[in-house]
Amino acid sequence: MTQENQSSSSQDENHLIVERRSKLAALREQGNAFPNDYRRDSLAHGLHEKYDGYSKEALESEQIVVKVAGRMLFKRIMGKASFAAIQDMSGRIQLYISNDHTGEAAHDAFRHYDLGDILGAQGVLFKTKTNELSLRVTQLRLLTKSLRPLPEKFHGLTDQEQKYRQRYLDLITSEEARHVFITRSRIIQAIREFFVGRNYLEVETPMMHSIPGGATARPFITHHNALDMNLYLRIAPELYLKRLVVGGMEKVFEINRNFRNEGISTRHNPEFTMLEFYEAYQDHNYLMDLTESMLREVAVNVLGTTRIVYQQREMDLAEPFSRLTITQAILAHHPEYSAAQLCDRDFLITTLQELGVKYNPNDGIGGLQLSLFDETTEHLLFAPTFIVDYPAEVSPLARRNDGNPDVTDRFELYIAGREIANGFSELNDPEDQAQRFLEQVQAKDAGDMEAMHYDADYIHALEYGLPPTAGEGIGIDRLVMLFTDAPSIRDVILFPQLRKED
RNA sequence: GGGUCGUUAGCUCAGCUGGUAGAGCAGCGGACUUUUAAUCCGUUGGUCGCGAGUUCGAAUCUCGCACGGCCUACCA
Repeated sequence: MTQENQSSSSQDENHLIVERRSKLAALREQGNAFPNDYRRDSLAHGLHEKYDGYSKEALESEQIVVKVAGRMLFKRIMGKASFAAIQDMSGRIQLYISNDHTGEAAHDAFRHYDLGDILGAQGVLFKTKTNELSLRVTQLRLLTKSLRPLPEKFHGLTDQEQKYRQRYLDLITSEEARHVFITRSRIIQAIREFFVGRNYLEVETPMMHSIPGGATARPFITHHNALDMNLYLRIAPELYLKRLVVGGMEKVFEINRNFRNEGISTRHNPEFTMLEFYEAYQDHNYLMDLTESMLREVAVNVLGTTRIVYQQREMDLAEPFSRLTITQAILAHHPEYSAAQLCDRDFLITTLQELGVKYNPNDGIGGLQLSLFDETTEHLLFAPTFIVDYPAEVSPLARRNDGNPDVTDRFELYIAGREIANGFSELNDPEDQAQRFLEQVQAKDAGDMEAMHYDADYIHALEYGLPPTAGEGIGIDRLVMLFTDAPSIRDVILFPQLRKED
């Protein structure tokens, strides 16, 4: 502990903490105040699952002895007997402590235990008057003294900032918070099983890149002392995963963090979790089918249904996802425009100016259409929708369409008005890729902070031959938001990035 | 970055047009052997986010700063 920490921790001591410290001091005098020799044999949820259906009489006749442990969350003393509840990783179980069964000395000690203390209890299962499964405690031990008072037991934490900064308190007091992060874990598990079950290989590629690539975004910069060189935290694993496909890992995926040095919002955290997967000898159409299957399978695995309610609106992932081009999507939601107008460069520029949208004056028709789509239509795509035929000028890593070289074999998936996935048939022509990198470098030189670098090593790899390949990225945090009905990305990230406290 | 709302006891919150800072929970003491936000009696606890200003007097009005929520912009 640093000097700074010591002084700050003594400053926020209050009488509640002082009281608990003196109880801890008394415990130390009695022996080891932090024992680690207690072993439980049951979890709360398992006990409820097994014995909630038992009658009072059946439980009494069986005399089931169990050992549980957990954090005490409420305590009601009624003279010579008391009730308490402890919470473990699975749920809660109620304890009944009495002079008769637990003993007078243990019950007297219990009177001085505090909410938040970690207890170990052995006893016999029984049902109370109101039919709640409880433990008639015969042995009770204080395993860890809690020095700080918990948030108020009924309301819990309401301050969003405190929920984010002290997530452990949020997890102790909020069933919903626990549910979100358990669901998150299950989603990732289900995705992993989906790909492993299809013979994909899970890999980990570098988080520190000498050239940031695979996406258009501003990177974080760090420095390696021994090498005396700057490194970038990765903005995407894409170029490394495709090197692996060159190396013969024909079905490969990675679930890991990306870092982008950009804005923070309810939909953006500087570090976020991305799934990327690549499969040789497949194309973007295959990816769209695979994505639909995966989302359905994950939903059924995790939620038990394909029906999703997000912010009071409902969708069913079982219904086929629509597939629209950028202009089809605009026209579907904005009948005031005509197909001819959307192909008229002057009309597009005038409209974007009227809407006050920033656009790149060097963009072709496709880029301008995309700007109009982002402004007018993206947020309206609630039910899952694939937008297809992205212009080549904004897709420097995607394969050109055979019929129209101005667009690529690329799609983005929108759900609940947000981009969830981005996939395409990969550009495996090394000479075209080199040319696209050069265009990115020109854009970078012209001031585009997000434009890509020229990655000669990647071109070198492509020159050995990348088989025809399809690849996709899915934003896991946004997917979790959708599945847990979370309005903010911070609600699905355990420790979201916040400004440092004073 | 811009807009907007917020910051009062450990926690949840009141505190009106400026006049000695309050409640519930938690804590401490007491009563109570099946409680369900247990109940009943008594009681401790405050740099009102920080700093200026106006005023006889500021939690309250004004300005600045810090941190956060939400909206918005860039982005996934």
